[in-house]
Amino acid sequence: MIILTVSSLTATFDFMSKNEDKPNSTKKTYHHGDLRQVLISEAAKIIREEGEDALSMRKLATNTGVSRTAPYHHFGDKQDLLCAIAEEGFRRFDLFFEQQRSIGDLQSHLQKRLRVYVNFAIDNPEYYDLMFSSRIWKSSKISSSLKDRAYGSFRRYTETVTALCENIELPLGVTPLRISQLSWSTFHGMSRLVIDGIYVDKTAIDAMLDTAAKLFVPQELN
Amino acid sequence: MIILTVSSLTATFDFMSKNEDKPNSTKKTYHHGDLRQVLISEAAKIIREEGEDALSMRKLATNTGVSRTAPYHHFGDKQDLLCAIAEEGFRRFDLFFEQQRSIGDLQSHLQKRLRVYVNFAIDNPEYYDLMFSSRIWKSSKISSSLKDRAYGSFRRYTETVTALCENIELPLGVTPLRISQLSWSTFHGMSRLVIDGIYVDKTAIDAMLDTAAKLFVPQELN
DNA sequence: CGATTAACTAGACGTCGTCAAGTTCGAGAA
DNA sequence: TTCTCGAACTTGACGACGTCTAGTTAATCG
Repeated sequence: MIILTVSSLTATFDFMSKNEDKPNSTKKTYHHGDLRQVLISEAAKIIREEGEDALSMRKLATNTGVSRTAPYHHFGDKQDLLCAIAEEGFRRFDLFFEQQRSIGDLQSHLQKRLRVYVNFAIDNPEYYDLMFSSRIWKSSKISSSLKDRAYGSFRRYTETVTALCENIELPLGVTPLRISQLSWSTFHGMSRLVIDGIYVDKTAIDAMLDTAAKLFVPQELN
Repeated sequence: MIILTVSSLTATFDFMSKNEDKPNSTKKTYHHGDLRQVLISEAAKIIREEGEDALSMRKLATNTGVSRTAPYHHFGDKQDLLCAIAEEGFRRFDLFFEQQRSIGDLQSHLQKRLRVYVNFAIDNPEYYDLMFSSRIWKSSKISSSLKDRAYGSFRRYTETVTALCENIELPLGVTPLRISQLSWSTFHGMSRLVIDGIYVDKTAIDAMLDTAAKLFVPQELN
């Protein structure tokens, strides 16, 4: 990360080109231009490379090349920043699944879904961790946009499972909603155990996922 | 927590009463007597009442009635303290399960185990959170005694599941070890979703647990 | 061109983890 | 008993942290 000093020169630097269509993107001046987005991705980068504890507002600002308190004009406080990162995580999460729509029966759907879910968590731990962080969800200051997005993700999953369950007979007392909640718990549990460093043998993950798909679906469908 | 001042009186205090059989409980002297244990339980209390972020070495020391740096004579650093709390958590966890040994087939065992596990997490979030905290497991400074204890807990669970699976036919490619890992993941996922504040409707927990027990066990055994 | 105002900076405060150097005191050796 | 030693504890200090307040800069719009 290069720290540019704010000089009084009028030299034209082109950095931070978020919009590809703009030919000459924003210049480094007193006003940054797109600081909010840069802060979010820089923060995610720090977490990925050095761990969540290593993320401080001061270091984030320094790495981004602005003053200590500049981030406070885009995020009310650190908690607010973390919410924004989590929301970005859900955005990527949704995108990830949309790209990988699977077709087929419940078992093959679950199997595929399991792999995709756990892979997302393993490949994006810096986002996944915050998306389901108690620091965020137990706080009263959680942003409503994050809540909406998170609930939306779960609702869409429930709808998919419900559709898949439509033509099969479920055991007594078992509903599509329960299957959704339960399977999500399993996804989440495996993901957390892996990214938190408790299950370290990643080669076993695939076998666990296959076992899950086999056990979750009533036998007569096999 | 009462803070007693150190006086120069020569009164004979009986402290160092780790054993319950001593009638007069501890008194405050220059040497505390059982500071390590007191610190662990006081730290757990702070986490339970105010959250993990609220636990600081300084506040812990003040609440316990000792100076800022006294805890550093019992724990190398804060991380070391957290490991000790987590270890105490596993101790309680093991005790909790020993008291509730269930008999019966795999399904009824799983059902019971699920309830007991999730209840432990819900009733002891301040311990559960640290027992499976990335702050601990991703650190290189994790104590070996904690590792031993945690691995022991999982190994015992695997042995129980293996014994229960002995007389039943598992689907192709499914082993008792995989069932152990998978069901533990499910326990863990549900527990985390609840104690992290993501699943807030605790009334649904029981229904989810029953669904889990039904789905995890091959149908022909019902 | 001048005024408004969003974006940014510098200074300060209290809290944190933790190191270094000093103090207290129980217990074993003489 | 007295001496001494070491474990338990204290005070002081340092740098990093989150974030508040008050000021500065410059993009924009009349």
